[in-house]
Parts: sequence; C-alpha cells; structure tokens
Amino acid sequence: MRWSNFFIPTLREVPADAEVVSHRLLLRAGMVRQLAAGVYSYLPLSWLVMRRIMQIVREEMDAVGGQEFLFPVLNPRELWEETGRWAAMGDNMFRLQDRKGADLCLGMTHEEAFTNIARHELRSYKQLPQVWYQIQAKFRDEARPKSGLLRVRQFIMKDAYTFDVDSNGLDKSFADQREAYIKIFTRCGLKFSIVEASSGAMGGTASSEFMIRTDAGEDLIATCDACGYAANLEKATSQLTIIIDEPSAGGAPEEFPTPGVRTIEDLILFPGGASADRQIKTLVYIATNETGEQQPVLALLRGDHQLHETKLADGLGAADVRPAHPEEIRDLMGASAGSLGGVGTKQRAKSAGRDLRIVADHALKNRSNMTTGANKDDHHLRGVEIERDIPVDLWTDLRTVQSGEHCPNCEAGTLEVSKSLEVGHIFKLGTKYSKSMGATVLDQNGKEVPVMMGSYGIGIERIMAAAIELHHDADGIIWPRSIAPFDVVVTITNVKQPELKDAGEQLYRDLRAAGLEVLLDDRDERAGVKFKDADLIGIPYRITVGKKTTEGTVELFDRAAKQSTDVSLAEVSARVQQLALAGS
RNA sequence: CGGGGCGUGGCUCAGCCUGGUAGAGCGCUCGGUUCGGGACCGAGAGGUCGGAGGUUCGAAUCCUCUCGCCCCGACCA
Repeated sequence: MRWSNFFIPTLREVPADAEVVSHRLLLRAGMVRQLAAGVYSYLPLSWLVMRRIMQIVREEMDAVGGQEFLFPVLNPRELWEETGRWAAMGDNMFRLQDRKGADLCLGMTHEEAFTNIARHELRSYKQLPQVWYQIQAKFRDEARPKSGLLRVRQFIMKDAYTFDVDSNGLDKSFADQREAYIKIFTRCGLKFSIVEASSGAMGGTASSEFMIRTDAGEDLIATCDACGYAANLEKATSQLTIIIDEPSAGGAPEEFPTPGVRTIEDLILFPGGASADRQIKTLVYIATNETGEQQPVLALLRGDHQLHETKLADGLGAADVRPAHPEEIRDLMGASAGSLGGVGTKQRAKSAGRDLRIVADHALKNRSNMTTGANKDDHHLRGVEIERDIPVDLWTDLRTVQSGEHCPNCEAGTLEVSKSLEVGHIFKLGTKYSKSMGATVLDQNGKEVPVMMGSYGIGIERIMAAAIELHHDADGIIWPRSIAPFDVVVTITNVKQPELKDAGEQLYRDLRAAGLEVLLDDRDERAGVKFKDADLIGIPYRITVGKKTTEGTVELFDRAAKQSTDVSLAEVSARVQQLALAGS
C-alpha cells in the first residue's frame, strides 16, 4: 500500500474527549472516529488490524472443529421471549418495531439464535458434538459507554456455542475452547490471566474470564504471586487468620447504650465498644428473584469486612440485589442503620407477617463475644454468640478480598488486587437454553435429553485496544507483529530525489514479492513528519531510504526497541523477512 | 439513573463573569525559501458561536427549555 493514497488521517493534537491511552492513540493514528456515544467507525488502518485479529480467531476456532456461521443482527421478540431474556435484558437491549408494529431487537448475544437452529436440526447424539461460531456485530445499550473502544454500544464479537450430549462432552468442549483462547490471546501478543468469574445473567454452572491487566480496565481481579491463582473479585476468596474469641459471658447478649454511635468506626472508639473484627456488620438488602419477587435480606459480615454485592446475589440465587432504603430499614428493623443487628430480627419480621432471610459470611462462623446493633436506636448488644443468638439461614462467602491477604489456594502466596479488562469469557451453560427452547436429541439409550451447551465470547475491538494499552510509548503505538496493520513501512525521506524514490519503489516490490504486508511512505512530506507518523501508527519495522542509500545502505528501525541499524540495500529484504516471520 | 463538566472554523482552545454582531495556534490553499525527527516567510479560504424560545435598541455573552458529548458513581451476557 502506498501511503500517498491510503487514508490515514493522523492527528497532531490530542482530541479533548479521549481519556484512556488506547482511545487517544486510536484517534491520533487515524484508526477510528466516533459517530455517537459508544459507536465508532473503523477506518482502513484499524480494519486491517481487526481483520488480522479475526483471522487468528478463525484459525484457532477452526482448529478445534469450529464451523463459522453468520446470524442476523435483527432478532424477533418471540425468540427472546422463549428464554425469558426479552424481559431479563432490560434497558441494555436495543428494541425497535417494524412497520407492522412487531417487536424486534438488535442481538446482544446469540444463544437463542444458535439454539433455534440446533433444536430444529439436531436429532441424535451421533450428530454431536457441534462447535458453531460467528464473528458478528453485537449491540448493547450500555448505560455509560466510555474509554474509547473499551466500553461501547456496538462492537464485533466472536461468539461460539458448543452442543454436547452430556456433561463429559461439555467438559471436553469447554476445555478445547479454553485452549483455543489461550492460543488466540498468546498469538495476539497479550499477557492475560484466566480467572474464575460469576456467570451472572448468562446462567450456567461455570465460567472463566480472560483478563488483561491494565488500569484502563473496569474489573478487579485478585491474583496470587506464588501459585497463579486468579479470580474476579466477585468470586475471589482468601485465607484469613482465625480469631479465637473469649467465651461470651452469661447466657444471653447484653444491651448497652451507645448514644451517637452510627458506624463501625464510632463503636471502636466508644468506651466499652469493640474492635472492628469483633463487631458484626449488619446490612439490609432487597433481593429480587427472576420472577420479580422482592424479599428483604440481612447480610452479616465481620465489622472490618466489605460486602461484595455480586456474591450476595449469587449466594441467594437472586437476579438482583440492592441496599434497602432508609424507610424500608426503619420499617423492617425498628431502628435506623447504625444500630442494626441480627439478634431477634427474624422473629420480629415473622410477627409482622414477613419473611426475612439472614445470610452470614463464613468469617463469622463460630464467633462469640461479638458486638452488634440492638435494633433500637443508640443501643448495641455485646456478648453475642452468633450460632446461639442469630438464626442464620445461609452461610456463604460475602466479603470482598483485599490486597495482601493470604492466597486460598497455596501456603506461601499473598493476593494482589488489580484492575483488568475482560477480553474473553467462556461459560458452561448446561441446559438452561436447550431446556427452555426444547433443543433435545436422543442419546445412546434412545432417551430424549436436552443438549448440553457452552458459550464462548471474545471482543475483537477489545483485543485491539488492549494491545495498545499494553504496547505503546510516548511516540505512539507499538503493535505486536502478529496483529500489526503492516509488517514494515518503507520511508523514502525525500521523494523528489529520483534515486531515493527508485530505491524505495524497488524495495517495496521486493518485500511484497516476499509475501510481506508493506506500507510505502511515498508522500511528498518532510522526513520528520514521516518518522513521527510511522512511530505513531506503530508498524514494527521501518526501513529508511535516505541519505545513506546512495552508498547502498538503508536504516532498519525496530519500533519496539527504538533502535536503528544500517543494513545494505541488497540484504535488507531478506533481513526483514527473517524478522517478520520469526515467532508470532 | 444520580453527581460534575463541556459544546465557539477540520483540531486544540481564548472570548462569556462586567451584552455592542468572533480571535489565536495547529491544519488547509497559493507563492517562495527549505528538505533526517511534526520547517520558515508572505498571501488567502474557512465559523454567526449545538438547537429552540425569551429578555434587550442590541445576545457567543443574561434567562428558560432542549439535544449531544466527556468524566465520577450506579449498572454491565
């Protein structure tokens, strides 16, 4: 490609709205332009990168038996009603009506569409397993698009779905996809962690996320420095030092006045109070299940621990949880936040004709001599022995892991919490979709069984943006060789000098003949402009055809190392071929 | 959805508080000089100030509404 007629509108100045590095560089390098909030146009340079990423994805999907489909973006309401997701997707789904008034939506994901084909066409276990995928635009009406391509409303996703006759088959398909994902992200030049994650609204039994560590990401993950344990904070656990309590005095909690005490902190300082790890934190939540019913829930944690709401929702099997409003708390507990506790609460609710669930974090197990609110403003209870005094319905993991805590998986390690970007997510769906949509096959015994499904997604733009987040410097992007838009750029420092122009053109032909993707900078610009632009768009190698070329020498510049070496004109083509084909 | 901010030539921004019908740098066009790290000189083109309404003799500037975008939070298969 000749730069003189290739559209790369680079920007000298930083666009005002761009905050994160990848967004700034995508704009400055002339790769993308915004059309609306969270909606971007991909200009030729970024599309070259996206195509290379998609090609890698395709190769690895095909290598595990994947077959590529292309499903419609436009979906009828009826399809989504079948799984209940027309309602469940809420405001995140783009919806529209056709001229007849029929409801349609833009696909956010394609479980329903793929399962629809599966149920009509798959009859026997002999046809399984199937591995189906597509690379297709997805639409999500995000509440807050942000960070350039990292959080958008329209994006390209590789989504794959596997269909197996039983859970052993699903395990195999899941493992195959996992391996394929490892190859894909490795080939794309990304360092990643595979973490345990919550399945959320996708349903299913297990899921793993592929995370890139970067401050531009929005997820928090905990990783162990010793054993490689890694988990999303919504799943992460840690080992805590066991606290040995003194036995509670007397046979029942003792109420005592605590005027003005509203917080855990207040109670630590209050004379006769308690340290945070000897307090029970009591939070009132309203849980909503899948059918929309609401139920109040008491979440109990150690005073110095933080609740993770996703864990609470997962533990309850709830679709959603939210903190109760002050009036709801007052109504339910008879006191305001600051004086709440689990003792006697259940009976109180029951006598008012209400059911209140009490969920407690594992760290409170077997604790005694604790202090908590008395459900009476300005009063607390001391000497609380949890299992004696509080009727806990469910013991589960509720707390948010902190940096520096001990790894749950090994002896030596400590956990570090860091920001990460999700680039891939794989789910074992089980029969959630096949059951609700009636996708069944006959197994070896002639028995009709719902197919076991898996679902596997990769965000194509996120790979591109993550590569920039990970690989850039003050001058611009430094593409991993595997996904660079070109392998090499040939920069003719002055096209008005015929001998330089000719040498550049010849080199361009030679490199292309060798099978390389070459960008020839034949623009009538000053050398400085060309160098700056080449650095900005991040081509891995630059060959400078300039003043030394009359003596038969060119410079070979390594963008990542920022080092330049003189190479003879005769040898440079072979040299670049060797470099470009090495590794990646 | 809650909080904050911004919308003025293609880009970055000044002007707004203290109304008097627009300005800089970059970019672009033409001419000249330059020519290896975003050149210099000269001459130009280009905006009615997001939109609507209002106050006023007069509105980019004040008021109301509205649309869009960004940031923080909530949310996020």
